[in-house]
Amino acid sequence: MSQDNDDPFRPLIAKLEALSEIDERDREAVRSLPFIGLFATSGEYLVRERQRETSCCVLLEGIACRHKATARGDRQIVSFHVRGDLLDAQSLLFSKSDHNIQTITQASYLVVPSEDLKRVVDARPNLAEALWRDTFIDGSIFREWVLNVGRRDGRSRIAHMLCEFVERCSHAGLGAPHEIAIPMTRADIGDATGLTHVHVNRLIGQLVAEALITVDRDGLRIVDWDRMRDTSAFDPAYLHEAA
Amino acid sequence: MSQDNDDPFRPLIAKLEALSEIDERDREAVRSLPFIGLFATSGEYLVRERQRETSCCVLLEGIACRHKATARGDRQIVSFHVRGDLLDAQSLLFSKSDHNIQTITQASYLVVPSEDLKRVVDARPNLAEALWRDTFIDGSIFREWVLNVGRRDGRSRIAHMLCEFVERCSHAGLGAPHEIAIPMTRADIGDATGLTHVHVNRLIGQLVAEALITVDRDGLRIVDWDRMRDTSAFDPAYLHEAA
DNA sequence: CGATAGATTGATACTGCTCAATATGGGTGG
DNA sequence: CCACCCATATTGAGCAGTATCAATCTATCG
Repeated sequence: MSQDNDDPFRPLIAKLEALSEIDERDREAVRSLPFIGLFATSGEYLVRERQRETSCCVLLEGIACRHKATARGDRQIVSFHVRGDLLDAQSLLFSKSDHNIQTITQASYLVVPSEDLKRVVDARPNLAEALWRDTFIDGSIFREWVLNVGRRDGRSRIAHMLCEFVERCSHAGLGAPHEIAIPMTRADIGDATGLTHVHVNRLIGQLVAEALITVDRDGLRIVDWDRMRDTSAFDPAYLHEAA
Repeated sequence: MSQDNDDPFRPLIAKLEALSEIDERDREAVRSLPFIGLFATSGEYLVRERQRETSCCVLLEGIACRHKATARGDRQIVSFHVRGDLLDAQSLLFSKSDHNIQTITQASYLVVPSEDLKRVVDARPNLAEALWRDTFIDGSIFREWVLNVGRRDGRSRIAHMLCEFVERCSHAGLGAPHEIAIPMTRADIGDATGLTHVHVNRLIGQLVAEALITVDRDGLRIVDWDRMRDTSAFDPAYLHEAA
């Protein structure tokens, strides 16, 4: 839980504040929630599809993703998550999960019983509105992913996904703007873009050759944000970040 | 407006009732909303990306879709909508639209000022919860579309999309279960599945040859639901239809 | 130092795209 | 009712982007 031992809900509250007007009583209501703090290794499942869910996770550190799989077993990542994200808020209203949640890196997170969170949300309209907004933004991001996977070629598809990830990390206050390392494997990127890890590797090679990104032990890093943005036609409007 | 002249909100109320517990006062609140009834020809835009939105549309008849486009102009449909669907509920919380809404067929719909709907939603928690659920379901459907477009081959991708559309029509009470005609062009189907209309046409030919679907002047029709479901591994769980 | 996950690279196959023509089925003006 | 128009459907040929399959290489970790 690192520096948040004094207030483990700080990342979530920061996110809620960026979403909507929140007052001190709202913050207090969140802080009063019961929770358990947990660690996960990379690749660990926090939620499985079809599983009955009675709690939500708040991601504190590390990266997680949501994904689904075809009958054949091909994995498709549908979103990435970072510090402050509330995973599976859906469990407030639906008992069964329709997708998996899995860590990409090591992670720490809080587990909050859905019924307690639901009680707080019902009592505090500001929180309800913030979470509803978050649900809409989620939807907007999924729409962009459908477009990305459906209509862009491999190269710009990867570039777009990387831009989004970096932009969201920046917005969440992780590292200097657009300079964070992206600790994903070729397979992760392939599963997020609908490509194979082999092809992803070749395209990453292209992007490195063009000096748009670099690769080091921590993962990928965007080194020419402007050209990455242009080459993938990344426009962050769909993230609805402006509060 | 057809047979709904007495209660134009009936389709919306039916949908809300399927989503959540709604009482007579909730229904009355919806019925009291100001609205304008409009008709649209096929292909007409109801909302454009980046446009400032101050109202929502309730679809009464016909089919509509939401879509986005790449910088190159390739269109990607991200969802279809039928009778009772509330289009762009997002305008309750965000002023600018991040996608387009366009009719696929002729359509009739209601336009309701966002601020009035917002007022009613704020006053009636049941309605707020129903709409939040709807937002979650939207998200779940988008996730399935990311999977569909990202990881299934053309044939099952089309089959899956058709199954979903027919299933949703059935749930909305349109026609006999799974027997409704699907009045989409090859281009519409291509834009929904990330394929070209040429390739869609070839794959549709395959499905017809295999006697899974037929084509007539009204569009496509699924004639062997079980095999369509199996071939596309369509599992409606993600639609969260059970109230 | 072996074990392993992940990265790379090469060769080959195939799905789906592009471009280009032609066919059809309604719908319209006269 | 006819000739024409337009959107859509259909078909063919050739090509491009990605997938597949199979090694090999390279860090990192116990």
